[in-house]
Amino acid sequence: VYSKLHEAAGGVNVTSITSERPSTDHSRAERKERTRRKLLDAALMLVGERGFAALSLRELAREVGITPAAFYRHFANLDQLGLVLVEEAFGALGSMLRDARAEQTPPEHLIDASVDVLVRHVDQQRDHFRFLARELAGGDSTLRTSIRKELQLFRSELAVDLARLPFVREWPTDDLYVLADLIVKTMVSTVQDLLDVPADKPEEKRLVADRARKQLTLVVLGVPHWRP
Amino acid sequence: VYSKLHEAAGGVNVTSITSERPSTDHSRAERKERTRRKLLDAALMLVGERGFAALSLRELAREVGITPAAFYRHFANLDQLGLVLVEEAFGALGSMLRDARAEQTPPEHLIDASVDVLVRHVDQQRDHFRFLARELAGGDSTLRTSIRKELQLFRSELAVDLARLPFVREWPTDDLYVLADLIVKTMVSTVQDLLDVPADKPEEKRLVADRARKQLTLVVLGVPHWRP
DNA sequence: TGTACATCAGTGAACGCGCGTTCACTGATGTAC
DNA sequence: TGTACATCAGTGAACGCGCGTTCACTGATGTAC
Repeated sequence: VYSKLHEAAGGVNVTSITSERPSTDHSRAERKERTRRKLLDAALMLVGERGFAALSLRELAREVGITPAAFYRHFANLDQLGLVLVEEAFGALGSMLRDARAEQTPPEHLIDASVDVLVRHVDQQRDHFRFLARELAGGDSTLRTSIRKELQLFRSELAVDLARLPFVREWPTDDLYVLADLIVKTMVSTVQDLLDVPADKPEEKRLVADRARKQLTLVVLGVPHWRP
Repeated sequence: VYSKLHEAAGGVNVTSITSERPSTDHSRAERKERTRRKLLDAALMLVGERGFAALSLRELAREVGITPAAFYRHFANLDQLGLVLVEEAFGALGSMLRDARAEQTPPEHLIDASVDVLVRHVDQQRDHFRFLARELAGGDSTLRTSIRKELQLFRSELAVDLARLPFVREWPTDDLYVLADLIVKTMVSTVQDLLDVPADKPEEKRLVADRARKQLTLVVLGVPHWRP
């Protein structure tokens, strides 16, 4: 049955490609890399719908169009593939942060700019974010801890950024972290809300973004009156 | 192997009980109810560790000490049992809300009282809350939607309560919901933080509670300055 | 350039395993007289 | 109170299925001469 699938989907194509265009995917290494990518992409898709624990090796191989045994040419087991997914998803998070900082936004537009960056990245890397959001709460303990650690790192960097702002500048470090944590909590919840919005309802997505902006504003309004 | 388990665990007990004390669990209906409870309790425990999707009927039956087939005397399938778990967990949530309202706290102590109630209930009904927290993000879509609906109900009730407080009294309904949503987000995140604290580290739990109190205070401090 | 050998991504068959579900059954509890 | 029959929670065997993993293999790509 695998050979049939292969004929129908990949096999014929491969033959025709190699004979007709002698260019890009000629090399064995390139072909291997392409299969690896397909495995990661398919896993990300399947996992988003049902959680990593419910992913099966055979199902994944079927999706990609290879034999179950061929999977082992790329990963030692499913857990290893899971860890690679986490790394890639963190890459997505990192690029979001870089974006947010690169823009050199004046303090009065920080909230709008941050929410914009958030919405844009969740749109662009939906599968990665959905994976992180799911496994943060529901995943096995290895996945969960590594995601949580990365979030703490995020919180620390945010704290450093916050320390430059008026009022907050004079706060003790502990309170700074409390504020950073509240903002991260709000952001994470907003990501989860965004992921729940069906793709065909952009107006609902706008509502979620609006709400996030208002909530962050409310938090910021409290800042000057802390420890009165 | 089942018969051995049964002899070792339940079977012998049952015999001795029925012969020695002729009281409580004599009746067939009571015995059935006890098994049903055991199924629900064992499921709640197993699910907390690995997620509902990873729960298997045979594993559950093994844990409870009955034959896999006997499961069907109590539930049509695992999904039905899942829905009952959701109902029970919402019961836990409801009792928390009732507690919170029954206390008739003066406004200036509302935050402390609410966080206390939250911490206490997460302690007492840890398994239920863990189940809800897990399946809220990671569960199958039936579980997820029903949990989410219940949270929205919670948010609405909170909005009604908030509408009685100074400053907030004059807010438009939309903004009221934004505030209620922010508070619920913070509470849900705090529950997740509390569930991550190992049972043998009460001092860490205190830190999480402190942080929640401060964060809610920060939000409330912003309230009088909204739409300035 | 052409040939002979090495590499290795992917194949397909096989394995043992735990799963959900069905079925006829058993024997203690419950009920009618 | 004692007996005969009904109920039904739990049994244990059986089924077909998808799973992860292993293995010897194939044949196209890559390399050395």
